[in-house]
Amino acid sequence: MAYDLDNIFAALGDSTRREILIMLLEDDMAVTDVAEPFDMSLAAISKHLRILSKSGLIVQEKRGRVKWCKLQVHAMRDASLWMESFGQIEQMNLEAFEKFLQSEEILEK
Amino acid sequence: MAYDLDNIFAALGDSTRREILIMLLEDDMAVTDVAEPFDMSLAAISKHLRILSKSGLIVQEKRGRVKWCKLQVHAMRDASLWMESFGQIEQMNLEAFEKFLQSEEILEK
DNA sequence: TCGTCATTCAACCTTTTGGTTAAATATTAA
DNA sequence: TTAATATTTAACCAAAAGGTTGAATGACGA
Repeated sequence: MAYDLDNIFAALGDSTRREILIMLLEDDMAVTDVAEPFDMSLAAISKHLRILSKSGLIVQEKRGRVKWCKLQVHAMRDASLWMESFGQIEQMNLEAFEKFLQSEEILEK
Repeated sequence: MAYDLDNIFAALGDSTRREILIMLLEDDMAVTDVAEPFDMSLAAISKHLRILSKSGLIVQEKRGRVKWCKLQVHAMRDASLWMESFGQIEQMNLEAFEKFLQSEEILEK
């Protein structure tokens, strides 16, 4: 599955959404609990979650009346790899980096 | 120098701007030359370049009547590191990764 | 000095974004 | 069955994004 860089980067371009992702790093959460720390309506958070879902950075699964939000760490890979082709990693031995990723079982060999 | 993740990710959330960055990876370019491959007015490209400048992903330097655009690869580091706290790299040995970056002289020791 | 080239600015337009509130929908508990 | 809980939808709003065209600015070359 190819993730859409437009949607991923745009989703990450909002600090509320980045904070939500950090919260979800801890554990899966219900929508109401995600909204709790924010000074913002539930509807607004619901929209943010929709954007995060569309980008693939989270998935939402409904169990009963509760919709659980789950971080999808692998969705960040495409964007992360895109960035790695720039920046600090641009200057380094990309082959060595790929080997390193493989050794960490990040990339298939 | 702390880069603003909002601005960086938002800047990256547009494919025109990402393409511009890729072009600049090759070499520094004048505004007119950046605009050439795009089916878009020069004014529009000028705006995109302004957004990229504001995010720190490029710098623009005027020499004579030509304004040169130069990629700032290090500006991507903050965003890249943020992402690395997630995703594939979350699961891997971060210490090893840092050592790897150091060995590539990417990070100061 | 005059025309041309490189770039931006200004005014404008449409669509998207990020928020609101109030009503609607589903599910559960009493 | 009824009330409460969890979440989304709908209608709305202001501001920002991404584009246009045409005029303005500034530097260069003849």
